Amino acid sequence: MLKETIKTYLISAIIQAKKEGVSPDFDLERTEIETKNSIIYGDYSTNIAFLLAKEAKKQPKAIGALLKEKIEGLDPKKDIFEKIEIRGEGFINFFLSKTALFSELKKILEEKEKYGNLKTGKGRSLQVEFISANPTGPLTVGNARGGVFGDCLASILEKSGWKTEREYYVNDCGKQILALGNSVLKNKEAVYRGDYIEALYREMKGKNSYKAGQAAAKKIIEKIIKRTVKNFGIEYDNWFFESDLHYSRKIEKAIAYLEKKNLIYKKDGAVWFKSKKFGDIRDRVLIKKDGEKTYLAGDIAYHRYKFEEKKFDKAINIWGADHYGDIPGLQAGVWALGHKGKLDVVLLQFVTIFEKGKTKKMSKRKGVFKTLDDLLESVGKDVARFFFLERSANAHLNFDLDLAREQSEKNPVYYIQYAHARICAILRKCAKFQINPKSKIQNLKLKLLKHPSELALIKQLIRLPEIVGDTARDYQVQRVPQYALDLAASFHQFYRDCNVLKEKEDLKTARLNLLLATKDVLRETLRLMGIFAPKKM
RNA sequence: GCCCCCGUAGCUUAAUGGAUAAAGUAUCUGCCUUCUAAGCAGAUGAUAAAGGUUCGAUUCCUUUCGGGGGCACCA
Repeated sequence: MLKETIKTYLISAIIQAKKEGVSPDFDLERTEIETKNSIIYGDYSTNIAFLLAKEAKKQPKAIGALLKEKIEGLDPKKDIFEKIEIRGEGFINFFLSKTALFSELKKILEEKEKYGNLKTGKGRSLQVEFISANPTGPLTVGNARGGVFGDCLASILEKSGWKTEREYYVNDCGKQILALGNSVLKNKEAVYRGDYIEALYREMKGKNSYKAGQAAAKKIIEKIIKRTVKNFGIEYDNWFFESDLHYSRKIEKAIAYLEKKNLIYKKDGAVWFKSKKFGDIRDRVLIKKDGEKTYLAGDIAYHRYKFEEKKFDKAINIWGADHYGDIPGLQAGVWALGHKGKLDVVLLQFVTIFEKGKTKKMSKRKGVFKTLDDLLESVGKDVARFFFLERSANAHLNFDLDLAREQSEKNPVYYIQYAHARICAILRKCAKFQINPKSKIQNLKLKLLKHPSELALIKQLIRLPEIVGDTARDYQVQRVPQYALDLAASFHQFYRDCNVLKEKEDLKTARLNLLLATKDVLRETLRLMGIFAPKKM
């Protein structure tokens, strides 16, 4: 709304400037409107006066004053802002009015867990593909990072109005499957080790290596990976097997399509894709000299399936940083198929395992890895999820399992869960004293909520839509746990300052409703992260 | 050699180019006869180094140092 107001004013200012012969080459997208929790700087603030200063050849302060006047003059805005202030060299700070806060609080009470649902997705369909670890062994602590990231991002996008599917791509073809086959047959070329290999050995005896590998992969997915994923709180809509691409001849069809578009050539006995035409640094092989298709050929066919058969409007792949080199080839393929811009790839930097002060390289081949099962067993789903979610995708992660175990009792996730449990405890007392916390929303006397801690709490609650919107746009999921911590802190402060049950009827009811709203927003935030909201702790 | 990510408090991490750099943890100090002290309040403590752009740089650019990843007819 603020942006619209400024834009309207800007347009007239630009027209005016042009008349005066000034070239107002200004980009509104650069405008910052940010939220502040500070009492001094207001609830929202904008830097636009600084950005306009040059074009307008005026001091930022003067521009700020002008804008302030314009915005205050706009009729519907009067109720929303209690005051607008110019501070510093020209920041414009907006203070929300109580009327605005209470009307938003009512909205939360009406919409409950649907509060914060957005329509930015416009019902379009989207797929998030994540983990997709090779089916050659149990999931590792490293895989866990992609797991929560993808799951949480999918939930956020769903809440912002996208029809969202979660998918796991099972690479049950290629060299690693042969290696797995050799391993479960325990022949000379065995590479993978571990107890699970021993268990599979008994079942796979007598098969040929590749068949044994594929059968073992299927077993590992069904018996090991699916169970771990479920314990981690992830529910996939689809498990897509790479071998299906081969059986259904999707790869040949995709290559034939590219050939028809004259994007294929032969060189050195191999079949190449002219990916350089689509922003790649070099062309890529699709069919090797020996007639086998490359991983990229399969991946292009897989994405063709995503966009043309499943008709997704968008696909997001959550990959490990080691797949950095694969992005240009695949993006070129997606572009060549006519789906430029529909694929986003998020790279997650590596998780390194620390033990006794030393970094350990994880390797399924050597049987050296910490499994996600170990982690779940020692710290539990909620702590593990929160631990990974707090970090941004770009940040490397040093993971010390012993430390995680030791710190699990001090994990900030409990701080958030505790806030929820505390609210539930008060609501339980209501039942005991036969108080009905629910009241007709129209009858609520929200005006009685005027303690700074009450207002601060409401201001946190109404951030949820913005958190969802921002995260759906930039995929920075660590914003969600950060918000949850802020929200819990505001609640705990409210709890310190404002007793609920001892107050007189009207204030008690108003505060109980503030609690109901807080409970719903907290629950919903926890749900987005896939973390349990306990009634008791 | 080229490309990508990172370097923030003792430790693990936040922070659209904005104002006093934010949390947890660790250390120290207060607060339970009152709805759950897994809480609240306070103290200590940080942008790897050097230049540049900008009214303003943790953020953008260059260089140096340090850590991780990638540069396949492997997946």
